[in-house]
Amino acid sequence: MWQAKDFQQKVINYYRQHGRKHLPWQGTKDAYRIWLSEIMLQQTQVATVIPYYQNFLDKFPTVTDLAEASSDEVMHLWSGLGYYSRARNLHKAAKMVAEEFNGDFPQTQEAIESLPGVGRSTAGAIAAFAFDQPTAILDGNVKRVLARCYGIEGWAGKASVLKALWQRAEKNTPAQDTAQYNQAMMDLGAVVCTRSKPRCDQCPLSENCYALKQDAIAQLPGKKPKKARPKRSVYWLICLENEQVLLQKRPPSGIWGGLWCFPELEQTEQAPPHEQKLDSFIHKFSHYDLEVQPLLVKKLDNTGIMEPIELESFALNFLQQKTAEIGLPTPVTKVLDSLN
DNA sequence: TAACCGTGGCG
DNA sequence: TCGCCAAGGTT
Repeated sequence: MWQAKDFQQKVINYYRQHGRKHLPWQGTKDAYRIWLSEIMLQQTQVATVIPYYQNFLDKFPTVTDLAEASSDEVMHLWSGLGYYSRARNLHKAAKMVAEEFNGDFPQTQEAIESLPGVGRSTAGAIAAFAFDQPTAILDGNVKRVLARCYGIEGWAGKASVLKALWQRAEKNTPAQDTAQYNQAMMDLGAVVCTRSKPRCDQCPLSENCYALKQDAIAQLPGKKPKKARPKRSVYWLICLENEQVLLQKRPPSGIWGGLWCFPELEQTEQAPPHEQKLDSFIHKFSHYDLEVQPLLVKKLDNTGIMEPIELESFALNFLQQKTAEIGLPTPVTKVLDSLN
């Protein structure tokens, strides 16, 4: 079992020799930029985030710019990145920073964690990277490294396992060079201690790793118990008129909250009146499959089928490639593209 | 506690 | 091709 001090030294030394130091959000102490990167990186890989991060900063260079933006603008720049509650919370939090914190990003872990969308680990990361505080993080990378190195068994979704991981994370996090240490742990998990086929020959902790010693790498960390994925089937009503298409803003909570979609109906045996069936497809979410049957329809207000749906309609001039500044889910964008 | 919330890459 | 899951947080 590693002593915390030796562990820290090995990890920081690894960072100085092999760590990532030139990611777009590194080399700045701007808490806004660090916060933005941490939110975008939640459950999302680095390569996916980079172009979104650049676009977002070009449009909103400061937290005040973000606070003053419309929600459609914000959702537009987030379109395709997924987990859209992150964008809604980001916008809400920017307004909080502007109003309640007078534009100055909060500097204590507790105050940072009070922002919507910022949990314990993200707050720890921001406090360490932006303000050099000795705060611990516990993302998927750190969990994997600690679970293997110390033989912490079970799925991290279980409270007892999560508690043990946090205790170990707190114990191992140094009071000095915390930012380097935190970055090093994420680099180790992302580059060396990968989920499958870890590069143990490159790992500074391999001489004292529980999983390696016990030949239990595949068993650590514990996996989430898997369950059956339900399937939901819907119609998407595509109403074209004068080179425009009718879209509808989805409610703020639930899937694709705050984004614009085609009017949607649960599939029934009898399809609503339509001109033409387009190719159906299945969009796979992490927790269910969505079968979509797009239907070209005439005017919606004459058919009666739109009765339950509030016609907060919006015309998108897609035929001229003039995409409006609104948020669109990826499969909606694909259907729109296919119409051209 | 467990379900919910997106998308893309990888083995 | 398909299951898995990634710099998690909220309800």
